[in-house]
Amino acid sequence: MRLTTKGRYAVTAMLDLALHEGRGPISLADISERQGISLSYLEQLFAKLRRNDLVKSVRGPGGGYQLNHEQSSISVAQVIDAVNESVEATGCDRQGDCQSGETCLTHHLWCDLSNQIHAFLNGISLADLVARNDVREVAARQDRRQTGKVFLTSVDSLFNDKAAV
Amino acid sequence: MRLTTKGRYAVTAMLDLALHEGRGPISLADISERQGISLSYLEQLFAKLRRNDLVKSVRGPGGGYQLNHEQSSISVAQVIDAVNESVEATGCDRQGDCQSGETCLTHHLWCDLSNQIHAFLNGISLADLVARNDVREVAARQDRRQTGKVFLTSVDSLFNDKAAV
DNA sequence: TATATACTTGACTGTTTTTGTAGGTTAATG
DNA sequence: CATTAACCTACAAAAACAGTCAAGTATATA
Repeated sequence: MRLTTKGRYAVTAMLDLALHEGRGPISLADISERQGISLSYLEQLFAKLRRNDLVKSVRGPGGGYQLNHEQSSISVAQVIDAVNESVEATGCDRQGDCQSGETCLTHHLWCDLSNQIHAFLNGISLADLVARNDVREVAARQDRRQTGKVFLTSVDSLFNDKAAV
Repeated sequence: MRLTTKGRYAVTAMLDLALHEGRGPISLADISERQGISLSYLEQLFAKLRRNDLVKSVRGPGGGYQLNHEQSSISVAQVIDAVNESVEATGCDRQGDCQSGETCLTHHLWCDLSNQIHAFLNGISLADLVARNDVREVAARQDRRQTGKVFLTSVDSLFNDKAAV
């Protein structure tokens, strides 16, 4: 099992997309700037997200990416899976052939843990995240920082004073 | 976050110790044979387990390792922690300085996930594992395979017929 | 239709982590 | 004092991570 920046970046980028939904395609350059993720790395990640039908792309000037499904039907687990980070705690991918063909002593424990994690991440959708206060505050700060163009869709000026830090 | 063979091996070895408790110290050579983990690797792991007071050692012939606490008061989480595998899903170690000093968009999500995993692994003790049927069956098979010396303490001959695979 | 913009693809690279191995030292037992 | 087993330190192959770079392809707009 591993959860590194790859998976975290993917979820963050998808959430950025969700937060700015409604104003047409969002360019990776915008996401890169707001979330502090290198553009080339985002390109890699979005290639996988698109192959998994989680996003659709629009080419040409003014183009970018958009969610391909409703926010409520894209789970965090799906996003992590899409970029090839499995949240799988067993070493045998649940095959049960962990110890030279046979089941190792702790196999079932790791299966249980995997189920636990999967259930948790499956139960959280982008819509759930967008609705959270902590997320909205961070998003408001990021949008304000973006000089000039301020698109406030899901997040509006509610936090103009608060999140100043 | 990562959970690799290192943490899994540590838990497996500790469980092996728990299953064979009561017959004096268990040598790493025995564990190595039963669990299919290289002796040298076990030495590394047990150095850390000892430094964390989870086991005590006896040197010399007939020596080996023993649990340093009751089975019911050693949790899986403690064992994994001891070998320096943190089950921490955030990239900032909960500091909240994930994005160049400030909190990233998904910080709180990873905090929640960390809590979830920690609660789960903290709630499982070695005693809980020893009591499980799946564990006892695998242990019985492993003990039977060990030619000559058969120490059945927690696990007795209940499974002599069943677990033959 | 030229061209700027944006996405696509694949190769490449330095670093860290993993997963060990090798070799030697110390301590207890018989 | 010879054997057994814990203990300690280095070393190293392989994989994964976290990107970068470069060369393309597609699409709108002027």
